[in-house]
Amino acid sequence: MQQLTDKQQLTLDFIQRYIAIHTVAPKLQEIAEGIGISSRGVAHRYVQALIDSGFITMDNGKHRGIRLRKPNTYRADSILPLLGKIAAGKPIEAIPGEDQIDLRDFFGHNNFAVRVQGDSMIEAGIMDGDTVIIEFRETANDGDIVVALIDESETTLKRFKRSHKGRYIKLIPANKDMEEMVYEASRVRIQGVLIGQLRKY
Amino acid sequence: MQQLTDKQQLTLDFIQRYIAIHTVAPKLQEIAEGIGISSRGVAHRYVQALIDSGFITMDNGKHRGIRLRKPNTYRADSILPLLGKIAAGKPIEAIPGEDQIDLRDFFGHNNFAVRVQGDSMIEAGIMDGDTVIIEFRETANDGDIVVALIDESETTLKRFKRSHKGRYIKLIPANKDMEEMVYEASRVRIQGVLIGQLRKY
DNA sequence: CCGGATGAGAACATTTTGAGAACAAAATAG
DNA sequence: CTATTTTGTTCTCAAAATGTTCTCATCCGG
Repeated sequence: MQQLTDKQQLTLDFIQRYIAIHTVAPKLQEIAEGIGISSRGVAHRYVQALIDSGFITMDNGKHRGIRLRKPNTYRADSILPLLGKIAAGKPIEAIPGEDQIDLRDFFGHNNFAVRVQGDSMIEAGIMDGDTVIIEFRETANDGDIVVALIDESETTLKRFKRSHKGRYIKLIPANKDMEEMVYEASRVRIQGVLIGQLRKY
Repeated sequence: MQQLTDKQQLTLDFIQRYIAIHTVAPKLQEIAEGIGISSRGVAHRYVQALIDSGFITMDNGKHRGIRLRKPNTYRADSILPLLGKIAAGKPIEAIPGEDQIDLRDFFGHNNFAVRVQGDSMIEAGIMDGDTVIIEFRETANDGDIVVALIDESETTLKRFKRSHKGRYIKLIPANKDMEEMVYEASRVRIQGVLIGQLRKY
């Protein structure tokens, strides 16, 4: 296997990065833009060189047909540097053994996001307008915060708890001005469980 | 299982989102509109491709007969479907003109993440253990939540406000048990401004 | 000068996508 | 129940997008 030229290396890096982020291969047009040229033909030449060098393979003719032959070592840029912890009275302290945060935990296609309206979970730090990330699941454990569908018509975000040996389900708000609700188990369907929360300013 | 084409992926995303919201599968007409085309026949072709690829199954001929199969190799992307808003007393409502959330907004070159320790911003919904995302900047506007370095030795996360025509700076906690602090402007250096917040459960 | 690496872009082949007609089956109205 | 409407299915025809193969041109080091 011969040495790659600079542009071939750049092309390989781009493809790996693209696949790390999108899990599908880029098309030639995207490769061209990604390495700063405008010709699909030139991009194709680099791709062909990478095939000849054994780094990738290709489903001939298929759109997005490139595949990596080696495991992708590229890290998706869902990663932010984590500088440390901040507390009143001290400079930012580094956190031992942890120097970045990976948001990929939030993804996966079993997850979806929902905008929260209202203050029913305010004491859990979930405010009106926040976005919560939900893993689609039909079951939950006591104490989980869940998206629950009641009587197939009302949806709500509450803390989940069984009672009476599972015959009833409590949905508990985190707001002292609101009261918990109790339903027969058959009236409540879990749509998902809270796994994350985010807010933009 | 072969790779999905762009439109096939879009179709699968739409179906998953639709079922998550409505609890029933969409009809072909709705799929077509959802992915921006007008032909039921074309929508059917995509659905058939998804069946062939093993992502969904179908009760042949039945209206709304599509069912999701176990998700295996779903793509991890920086984009999550945003299903709508959730409020007590109503099903999930779609948000007009907004159907996904892109976390790449958090990944600018000048951004970093910091773990929060303590409860000084609890009334702003920022709790102990949360991770906040900071854009590196040396200036801030009144009302911004900033990371401030005081006397080159203490770092803190507080709401920022000028006073006395800019000669003094107030750093205001969001916790009624704590008091705001006032410093000469020269003693305070802004390290960044809060642009996002996230929490994992 | 030569040769290799690079870039633009034309020309063509193939895949992917879109519209819509025609019919079959299911759902609905009466 | 029958009649009607709606929805699903199967086609054909075409357009658009993408992949492939070229030629031509520039730059640069030896």
